Amino acid sequence: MSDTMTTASDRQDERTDSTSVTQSSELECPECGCSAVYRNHERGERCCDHCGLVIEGSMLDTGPEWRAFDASEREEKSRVGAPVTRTLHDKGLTTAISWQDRDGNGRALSSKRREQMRRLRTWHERARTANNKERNLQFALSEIDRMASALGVPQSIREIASVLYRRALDEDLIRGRSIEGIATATLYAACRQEGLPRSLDELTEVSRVDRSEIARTYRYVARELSLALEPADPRQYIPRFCSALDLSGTVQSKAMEICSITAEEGLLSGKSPTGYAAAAIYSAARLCGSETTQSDIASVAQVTEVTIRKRYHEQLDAAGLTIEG
DNA sequence: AAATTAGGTTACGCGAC
DNA sequence: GTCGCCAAACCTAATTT
Repeated sequence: MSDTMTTASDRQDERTDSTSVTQSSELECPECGCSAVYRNHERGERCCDHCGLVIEGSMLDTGPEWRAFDASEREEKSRVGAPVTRTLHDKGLTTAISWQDRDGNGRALSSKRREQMRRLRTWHERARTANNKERNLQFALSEIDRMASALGVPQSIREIASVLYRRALDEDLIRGRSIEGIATATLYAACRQEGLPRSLDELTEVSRVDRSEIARTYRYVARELSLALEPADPRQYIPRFCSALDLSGTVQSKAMEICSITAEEGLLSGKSPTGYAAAAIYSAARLCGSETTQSDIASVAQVTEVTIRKRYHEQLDAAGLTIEG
């Protein structure tokens, strides 16, 4: 807000994605044991920056959204039943209207009745196809949820993926393509958009469609929905990879630094972000004296050792660094 | 463990048909 | 729309340091 408050922002470049995220150092993620736990006040969640596990998903008030000031108001506003969800559909309770112009006793209907029934059938058919669309959506949303769980993606990103899928459905992008493919592509897009990217390889592991189809469908969806199509920033992978490798925060920020410096030199262009991040982590670990092998990093980042070697030589060269010993 | 090398695979964009 | 082609990045695998 005021100019006097901006002096501490010099080292803020490592987390620039959200203004409402604060680190809570006393917490450890029960899933992966790392300390990269962030509290997100806007979403009412506390989640692990590394694996995306939501540790506290309902810091929100779970009480009623209304207030009652006396007994009669309470009586009036109180209600029961399941909460309304975005996944509400017809629950499989469909109605069928016979095509025969007969009443319940098999007698012919009057002309006025026949006309009425014809109109009813028309509208019923329209409603039913709308339900088909809903069923399609239902299946897609459950798939998104399944894949997101397997990848440890937080709820907030699943919601974004659902919204993207609905938009794709509305704009008729699904026709001629598999529901699975679009669902995977929207999840991939949502992760990238929110700065917690999963690589195509990671998506491929949990999806039922192959890597190239995911990539193709993603490009298609991103183009049609005019999503920002920037390549993932390698720095976004670093916290997750570092945690998986049990590396210290020092190594992590060093890796971030290497990424930033060398990317400015134009070294990143055309290279895989995961490989780039992996190489920066390797260099950082060596510089900080941490024991890590290329093959360990390679398996976490899902790139080969060869790629790491090529990248880290380039990066050290450009940054003017040398590893002693 | 790290480096080197060779050969194969892949996705992409482009023009021709 | 698809066929053929290209160039770059990345992969696998074998071998050496």
